[in-house]
Amino acid sequence: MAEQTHTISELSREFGITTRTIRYYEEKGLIHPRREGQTRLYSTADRVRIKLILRGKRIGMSLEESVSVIDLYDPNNNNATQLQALVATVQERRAALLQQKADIDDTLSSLGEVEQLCSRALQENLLVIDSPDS
Amino acid sequence: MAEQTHTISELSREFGITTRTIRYYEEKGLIHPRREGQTRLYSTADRVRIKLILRGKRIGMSLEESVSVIDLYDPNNNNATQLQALVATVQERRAALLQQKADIDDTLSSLGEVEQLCSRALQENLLVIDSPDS
DNA sequence: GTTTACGTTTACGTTAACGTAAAGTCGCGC
DNA sequence: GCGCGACTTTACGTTAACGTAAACGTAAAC
Repeated sequence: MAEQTHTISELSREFGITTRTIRYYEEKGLIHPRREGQTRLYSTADRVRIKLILRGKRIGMSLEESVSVIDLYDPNNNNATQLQALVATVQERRAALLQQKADIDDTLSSLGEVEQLCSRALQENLLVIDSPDS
Repeated sequence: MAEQTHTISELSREFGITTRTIRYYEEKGLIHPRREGQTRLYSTADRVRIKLILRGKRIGMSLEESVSVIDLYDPNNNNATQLQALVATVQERRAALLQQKADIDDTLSSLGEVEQLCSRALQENLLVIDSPDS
């Protein structure tokens, strides 16, 4: 059962990003694909990391921040002394994310108000201005 | 009842940003403070706009995106023809924000798992390794 | 009067996250 | 052999969002 691999163009198509972007992520140490001669071969683990990076980007994280979050899953950091620090980091992240959710909810409710204003204005315009036979 | 105004350093302190940043926002047309001679005087409306810009930043919006959202409230865009487009814009924004919330929730649950792993590992270490009298 | 604090303009510098162009390699189909 | 498509490296370019430094005005404090 050989691990499934992907080429760079496959991934670029799947995620809607350029190959340049993927190579850039490698350059920055975010992923470490195997090599078959020159060519890069991406494992599903690599694929997941890219997916997580993109998810991080969508919520406004820098690449660096994304990696730092992703690396929290990594069982390397299990040297007991660091575990406490890790827990603290998790707490900070969580707080930031909750703040973000609140910000988003605020923005959403603002959008709701805007929409109400719009629909009312449209109603009035339809009633007052728009006479279809003019 | 004179409108309350603020100096640039007041705002920079209040929001934890530099004066450079505030002037940059003006340079980019995001705010338009009054002038008293040379000196800028910020109305509470300016203050609110800055607040909204920073909120946008926290959820990963560019300055341009933030303004475009903020300007949705602006009753200038009420020229009836644009209202439909405005409603569409609002819908897109909403969709993006909901996606963001989902991304955040995913990240939060990941953090939850990490935390569980940590606390279990800490438990075991306490039981097995840490003997206080060694 | 001069130092201190706050304001101003002008302008060059910096970082992240890629874009883009040039030039080369490698296997496949004809 | 030859072009084609997909891969590679190298390297310079670009944009947003400020940082930073220089050089100056002004008003209060000492």
